[in-house]
Amino acid sequence: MIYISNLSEHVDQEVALKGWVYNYRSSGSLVFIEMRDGSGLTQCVVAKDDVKEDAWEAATSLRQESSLEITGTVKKDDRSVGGYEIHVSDVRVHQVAEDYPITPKEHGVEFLMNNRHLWLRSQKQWAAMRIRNEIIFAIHTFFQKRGFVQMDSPIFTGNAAEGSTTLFETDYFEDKAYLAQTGQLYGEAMAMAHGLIYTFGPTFRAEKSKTRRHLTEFWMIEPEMAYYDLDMNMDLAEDMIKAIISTVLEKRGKELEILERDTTSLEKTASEPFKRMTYDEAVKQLKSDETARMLDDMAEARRQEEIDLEKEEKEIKKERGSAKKWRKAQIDQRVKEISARIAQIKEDLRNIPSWKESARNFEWGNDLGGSDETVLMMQYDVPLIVTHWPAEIKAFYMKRDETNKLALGMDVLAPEGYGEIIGGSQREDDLEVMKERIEEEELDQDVFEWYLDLRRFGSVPHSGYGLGLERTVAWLCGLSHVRETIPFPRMMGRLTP
RNA sequence: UCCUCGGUAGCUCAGGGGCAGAGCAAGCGACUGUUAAUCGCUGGGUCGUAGGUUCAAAUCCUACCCGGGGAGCCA
Repeated sequence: MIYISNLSEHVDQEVALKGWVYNYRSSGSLVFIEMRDGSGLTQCVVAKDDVKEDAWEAATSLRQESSLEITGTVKKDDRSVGGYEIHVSDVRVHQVAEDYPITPKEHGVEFLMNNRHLWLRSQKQWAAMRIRNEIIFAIHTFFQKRGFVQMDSPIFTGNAAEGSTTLFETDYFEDKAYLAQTGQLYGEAMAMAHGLIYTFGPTFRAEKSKTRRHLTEFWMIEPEMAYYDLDMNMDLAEDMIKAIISTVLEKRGKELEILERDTTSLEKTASEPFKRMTYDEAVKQLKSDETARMLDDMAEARRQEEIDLEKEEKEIKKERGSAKKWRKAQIDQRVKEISARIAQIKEDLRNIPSWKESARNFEWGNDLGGSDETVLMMQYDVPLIVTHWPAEIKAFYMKRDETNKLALGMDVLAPEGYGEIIGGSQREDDLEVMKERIEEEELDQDVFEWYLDLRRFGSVPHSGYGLGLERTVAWLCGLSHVRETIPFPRMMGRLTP
């Protein structure tokens, strides 16, 4: 079978394509069919004089998303999407689709989410899924090349392990079972058997968070490495991210283009060293005059932008009265863009003072809040790794440094506002210390006996981390919400389709 | 859970006390190079739900439901 993605190999040949109508235009005795076949998009031109009568009738009966088979000659033509065009000799319709709900015009989020099963066919969604696939493959390739073994951790767990997050509860033969929020503890056991392992699977969190960065069901990659300390952990995470980005830039340029992704920052991330600092340094920077000044400058820049936009809006609105129809549509579109941007600027201007205050008055010992992360990351265009966190705010299994106050944890923050994409640490490997931590957290030691065995029998320094797949996809694709990074997102208030 | 904005035609939205509107989509027609094609005509409504104020409510008030954005928590 011949696919649209391979048309360049069949120029001037007759081919048969099977697919769907993406968009349809007609002009008297010419019909233009934008056809998609899953591999790409191309334009098919049907001329009334060139085809038999039944083929012409078939061509004119088509509607958006009708399924069809087209025979024709491949021609190089810059007027067509993808650069190639099919001069059609025959059309066979499988099904005429009536009233396809998603038109080429704009739609709201709720409507699109209700039609997610169809929305997946749209260009941008298609491109995002291709990139997701490339990222998944790049992750496997990266680890497999380095001798890591992919192993699976259980999805049902008997206890609410770390105790902190809310878990989904299920009935397990009249017993309670929870859907796993992490495979990490099991990952540690597997690393003691194989040295280098990674898990790649779904994870569930029952938290009622409705934000652009949260799903209740998401995919996580969790490598766990025996004999790795914090520095090796950081190096691995950095190498992995660089490998993923290089692969996507190299192989999915077309998809990034469809998504209108500006790749400057990604290219930097792939080639320049990541920024690394301790929590202590991060706090100092947050409280610095430099940060306060940066926020002032930003507010000033936003105010200026608002003035400029308002001026532009006034001018084009004046022009609208005497404009031709297409120009009117263009102006209306631009006015919409301007008001959306002004709304964003207004929100920023409302937020900046509280961001500034939150950063300035940050107290050592607190976790970095969303705005603190944002403020910190505004100053970098490559990822930032923050290490050595106050032990109290981090999980019980993280190893502490020699002061016993700081946990050897690391958070990797992505630039461009994408936030935390990796959380990890060197793990506590001392049996007695681990027992104390479990007690301090008031966790049930019986449940962790198997986990403590890992410290009883050949304990070694080891480290690992978790990478959020959807956040990574959102970042690389430049998408503003993780709901577009997975085929069927599950989030609060959304279980269908 | 809290803060905030919204729900009007299939879709995107305007209308904010006095006759329910536009663009697109749909149906019919015109057009041999369209690119969200264009042009003409036609059909299309429980104004989220319930209650209240008023001569009169899409519009004002109250409660609830649903959605967007944000906070907390996190990947």
